[in-house]
Amino acid sequence: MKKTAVVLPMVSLRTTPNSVMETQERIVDILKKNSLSVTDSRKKILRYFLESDGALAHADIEHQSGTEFDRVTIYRTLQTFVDKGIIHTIPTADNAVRYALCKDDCYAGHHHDDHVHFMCDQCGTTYCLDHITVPGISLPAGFKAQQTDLVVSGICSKCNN
Amino acid sequence: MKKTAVVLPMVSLRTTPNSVMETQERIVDILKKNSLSVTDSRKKILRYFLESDGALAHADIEHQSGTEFDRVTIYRTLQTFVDKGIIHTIPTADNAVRYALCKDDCYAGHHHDDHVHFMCDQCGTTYCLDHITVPGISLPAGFKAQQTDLVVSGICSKCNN
DNA sequence: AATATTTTGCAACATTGTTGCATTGCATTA
DNA sequence: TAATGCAATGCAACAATGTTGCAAAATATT
Ligand SMILES: [Mn+2]
Ligand SMILES: [Mn+2]
Ligand SMILES: [Zn+2]
Ligand SMILES: [Zn+2]
Repeated sequence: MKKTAVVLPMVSLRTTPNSVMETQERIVDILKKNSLSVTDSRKKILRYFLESDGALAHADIEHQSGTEFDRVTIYRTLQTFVDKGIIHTIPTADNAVRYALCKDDCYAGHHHDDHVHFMCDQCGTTYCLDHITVPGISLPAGFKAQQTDLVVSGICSKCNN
Repeated sequence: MKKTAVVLPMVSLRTTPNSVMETQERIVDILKKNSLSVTDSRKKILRYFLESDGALAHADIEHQSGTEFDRVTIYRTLQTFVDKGIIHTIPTADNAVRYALCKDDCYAGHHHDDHVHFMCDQCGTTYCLDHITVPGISLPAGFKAQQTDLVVSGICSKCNN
């Protein structure tokens, strides 16, 4: 139950109006819009997310980056991105938390990741099904829902042949 | 997969027909019905689940049991129970997998835990909402669902005053 | 009771995550 | 652009979690 609640004004994340930005520019853009100083580690880690179609676990980033930066830096960077609403976590039952980019309407302290996630049992890829929203669940009396996480597992379209 | 066909409707693991069994008897009963040898560790760990109203994490069991048995034994026992369909895992976003008793229609290799789970943000208790089933989710073309995990978090009825 | 089979404890190791602190790098202002 | 203040990083040390092989102990079977 450790939750850093930094409240900042709502800012948009992934897209910038009126231009097709280069990835590198978009990366810097996202960091600056979230009042984060632009460092090598943050740029690299954010790039991994932008260039990946699936979610990433800490270990994925650690393996991809090799010795480029410290493990601790990855942990701290991921936490910072979550706090700012740049990425969100995806619950799993396999002790490997995954992270994925948030959509525009997420901001510091307030995530809007009410979409369905899909984990492929075969290739292991975790997808954000951004356009499939989580249905409302009617709970027993006295229970108050704060957030709903829905993860479907099975075979993804790439593996399904 | 030899499952003894229980005729009575919806018999749960916690009760046995035609008698009010002592907990100890019920524990031995469950183990034997799953072709598991009856050992001290298994009896104790199963008892924790029977006497708990919420789900348990590995650490919960480790702390409760003290030095009674080895950590490794707990890991192996939990895995055995999952394999046999006695307990099921509950996915979380905090890297602390929890386990809860399965209902009767779970057996080795085939879980039927298609019910909603609830995690209280305040007291940390994880509930199985056995009577609330997970709604079907229509996926994009090519995706095939195998299992759906739905976890609601918020405030539970005990904490909600 | 003797034997065959499983389970357990232990040790050793691997992976994952956290914290404090000195050093480095970034951003701001002069 | 250079100086300065603050934030981020690397490193070390540690804690927590999870895995494996193997000998000893417990359980089930005969
Ligand atoms: Mn997502
Ligand atoms: Mn359950
Ligand atoms: Zn796949
Ligand atoms: Zn509660």
